[in-house]
Amino acid sequence: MTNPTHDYRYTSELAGRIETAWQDRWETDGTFHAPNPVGVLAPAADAPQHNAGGEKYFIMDMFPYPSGAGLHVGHPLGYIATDVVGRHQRMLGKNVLHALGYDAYGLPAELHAISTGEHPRDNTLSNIGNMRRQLRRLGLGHDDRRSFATIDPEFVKWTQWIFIQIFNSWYDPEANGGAGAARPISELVEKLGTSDPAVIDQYRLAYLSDSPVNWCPGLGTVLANEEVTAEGRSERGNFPVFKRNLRQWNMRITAYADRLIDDLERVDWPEAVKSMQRNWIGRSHGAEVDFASAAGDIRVFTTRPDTLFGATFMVLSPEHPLVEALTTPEQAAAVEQYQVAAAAKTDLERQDDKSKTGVFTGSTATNPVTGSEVPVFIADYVLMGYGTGAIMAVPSGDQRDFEFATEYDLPIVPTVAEQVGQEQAYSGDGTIINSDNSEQFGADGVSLNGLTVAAAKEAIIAWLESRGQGTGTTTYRLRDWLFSRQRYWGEPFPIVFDEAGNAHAVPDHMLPVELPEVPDYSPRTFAADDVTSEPEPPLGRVDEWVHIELDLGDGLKTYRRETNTMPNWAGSSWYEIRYTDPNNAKVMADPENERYWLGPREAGGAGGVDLYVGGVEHAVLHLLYARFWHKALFDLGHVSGEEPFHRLFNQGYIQAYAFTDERGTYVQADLVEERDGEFFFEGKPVNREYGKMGKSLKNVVTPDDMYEEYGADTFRVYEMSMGPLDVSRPWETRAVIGSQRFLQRVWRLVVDETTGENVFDEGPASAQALSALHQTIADVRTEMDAMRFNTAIAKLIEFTNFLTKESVSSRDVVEPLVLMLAPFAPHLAEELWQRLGHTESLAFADYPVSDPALIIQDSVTCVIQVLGKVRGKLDVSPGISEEDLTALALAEPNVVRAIDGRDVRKVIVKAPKLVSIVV
RNA sequence: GCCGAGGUGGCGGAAUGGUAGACGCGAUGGUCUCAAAAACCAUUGUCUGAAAGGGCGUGCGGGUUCGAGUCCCGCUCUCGGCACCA
Repeated sequence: MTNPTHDYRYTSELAGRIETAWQDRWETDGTFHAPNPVGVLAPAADAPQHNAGGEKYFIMDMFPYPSGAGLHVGHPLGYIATDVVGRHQRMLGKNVLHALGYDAYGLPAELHAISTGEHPRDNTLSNIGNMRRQLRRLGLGHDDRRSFATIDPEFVKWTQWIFIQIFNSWYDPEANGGAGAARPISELVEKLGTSDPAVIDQYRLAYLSDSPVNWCPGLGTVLANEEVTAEGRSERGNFPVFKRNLRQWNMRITAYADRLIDDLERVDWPEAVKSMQRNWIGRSHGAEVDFASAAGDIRVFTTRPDTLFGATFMVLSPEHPLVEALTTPEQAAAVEQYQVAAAAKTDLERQDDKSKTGVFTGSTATNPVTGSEVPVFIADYVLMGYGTGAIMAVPSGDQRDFEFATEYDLPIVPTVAEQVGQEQAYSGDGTIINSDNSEQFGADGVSLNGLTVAAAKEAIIAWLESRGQGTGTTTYRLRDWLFSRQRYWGEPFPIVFDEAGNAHAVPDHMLPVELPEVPDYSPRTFAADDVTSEPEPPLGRVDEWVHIELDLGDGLKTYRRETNTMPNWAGSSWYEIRYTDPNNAKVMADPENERYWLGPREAGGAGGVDLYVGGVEHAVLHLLYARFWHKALFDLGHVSGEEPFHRLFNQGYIQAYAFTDERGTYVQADLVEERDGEFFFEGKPVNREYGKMGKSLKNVVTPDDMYEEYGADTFRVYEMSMGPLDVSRPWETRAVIGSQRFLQRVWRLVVDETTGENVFDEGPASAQALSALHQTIADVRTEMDAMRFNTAIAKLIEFTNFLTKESVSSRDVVEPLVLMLAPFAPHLAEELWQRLGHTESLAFADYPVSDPALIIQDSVTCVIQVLGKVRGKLDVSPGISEEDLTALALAEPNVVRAIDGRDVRKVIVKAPKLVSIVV
């Protein structure tokens, strides 16, 4: 294998030696240690200061779950990108905080524990070890002192502490000048003059409630709304999910709905993610209106109060509490039958069947604006979980109501002129008609006729409010965050119950509450479709752990521990804070460190991590939860900013082809051959699919494969040069060679492949080479600043190709090239930097600066267009006058031919680059 | 249905309204070699032409402009999210 004439050739083997050596040195030297303002991570006066005085730059990856399957080449894409950004920012003089922790609670380790009996902690720690090894070999510039896992007792302690802060607070809508804020529960106790848990507990931001929850028998646990797909199945495992009334912990995230929407304006996030969050929170403005009935007022929610005159019937959800009172004896049998049928349907079935069915209750209610009696129906297209569970039906303005009215032959009254004559509802803007009740109400009446929809809404809400029959209001789709799980492998709640069943926080000094050892890790699981099953957490089986004697201030008493555990979103809801002060045993993070790294940079700013990179799949789950916790902690004075992540960037995914044979079985993808657009495995044709990389698809390529074959630097350069970071794209192993060739060319500018001698020269670079260099620096800086690493690398390749072709290897041009290459291929760059005579790491070297004075352009290509088509090109001096350029252009032979003797009507000159001739 | 992103060579992808296809892969030819690999050099959107050149070309149809991948209008397809949300 080794070619004696090429001992110093930049092969994967040599790259590997260089890479591991530098990784060791970086670790020994603590090169990437980011200095904190205070505490144990503040550097001693005589230690390296590492840009401590520079502007801070806090960069984060969405931290990984340490899977037992190991990494494939898609996983590190984001980590490489953030490392490139971090190294670049460091060379710009910034104090860069970049570390990687592990989101280590999670289902796979628990499932592994259930099937093997291995403790999930042991399995998780060994997976973390494996992942650390794979990632270390990539040469990421992380501050290893700041790495942690969410299962570390020290981390769990603060996760539980935060839970207690939330448990011990309530949302005061009056606080903060009416904007609302979390406040200590003690203030509420004082305000209400009672400490009765029956009163107080229902105000807490973390509270227990008996409410319909998503029960997933297949997983043996309940799930948050965000963890259930639109199809009514669990996002994890794709098991059916049923609605059950169960007593569970919730987080009052709905109190923050407005702030979570409004503050999206204050962060620099992709529009797609912002819109997903807005969508999920689903704020809609409208009115609540009361319709009088024999059973009392029926309150409806509508976003179109302007169409009230067109409300010709009402529909209640089958589960609505007033249904029983409204149902007349004659209708009782039909109503009950319909209710039973609706209850038997799953949410999915109810959504699937879009035909409009319903049953008349036998009663009517009074339309408050027309005074007329309208029939009240029940129908399953009205959901109890949204608005008030009852609607006023306006068939002229709402397509669903229109369909129902058509089905049951109910009157359709247009209230917007544009609907007249249409065979369907009209929900757009227009001119209001048929909306005047001054005849019935005389001087107290109102007329909306002639108004626009928006004006009519305002007018009718004012009228309703003046009569006490309605009020302008806002509703949200967002539900409170269901926070308990019936799992073993999660943070225990720091909560105990007294004999009366009231919840108490465990005192701080007893944190963390650690998981007990259990004989059996599994929750009781059930057949996936067993609707009647009940959740049963594994911790409930450990009697000696559950029952505990404590003195909570009123003497030693017996308490019962909460046996649910937290969802695995808990740790990731605050980990950004812990990175700023990971070893602090006294507080979650020293306020000075927290403020330095995460606080607002300017007055009125929301603060947060400077750059957060991760996949778009967390758009509403993790990112919504983390924002909520951060805001709650802000309200309570524990953090200095209102948003955790200032700038968010969603990287694309690396995807891969997979191949199936005629039986539909996956075949080893790397053994498939392509001939004329057809694919063959062992001579037989196979089908190509495009999608994920995965073991079962037999198309996995691992970073280890790449280290082995090309080295980490080549792998890094390839991943960064494949395309824009935010776009998904297919992996192609055979294209990696291009990146290796590039690095080999750079290597050869400095090192003789045969002798290993340095070949760069100390002579001055030519003006032409300097010009190319400074043009490249200017271009690369622009691309780096915009995170367009693929084009930055293209510029570096172009420059390298220029140097190779012109045989230029003067130190003056090679050094800046090495520095610009350093963020992408740090090991190679360090090695060359050392060969260029530097003893210090280039991690803190100044990034090259372009000197425009050195960029010479002695000639420019001028394009000559005739009628918009390129007909000729000229090499001209950049300073050429418009007159001279025009004359030259008009004399160019091919241009003369294209003009073909026609009159020149107009000449547009953009000297020196363009002349456009119109004939 | 609503919201968001996108459609450019054989492939991944470049292009402040001003030379479409930078850079890379692959392919073809060459140098070196006994040979091969590697490396290096050249060519590589497509049709036409000996060449010079010319025609066509950025999902489709219109428009604005001296000039459109880029701006405007209308459609279409792909991907992602939400969805009987009143």
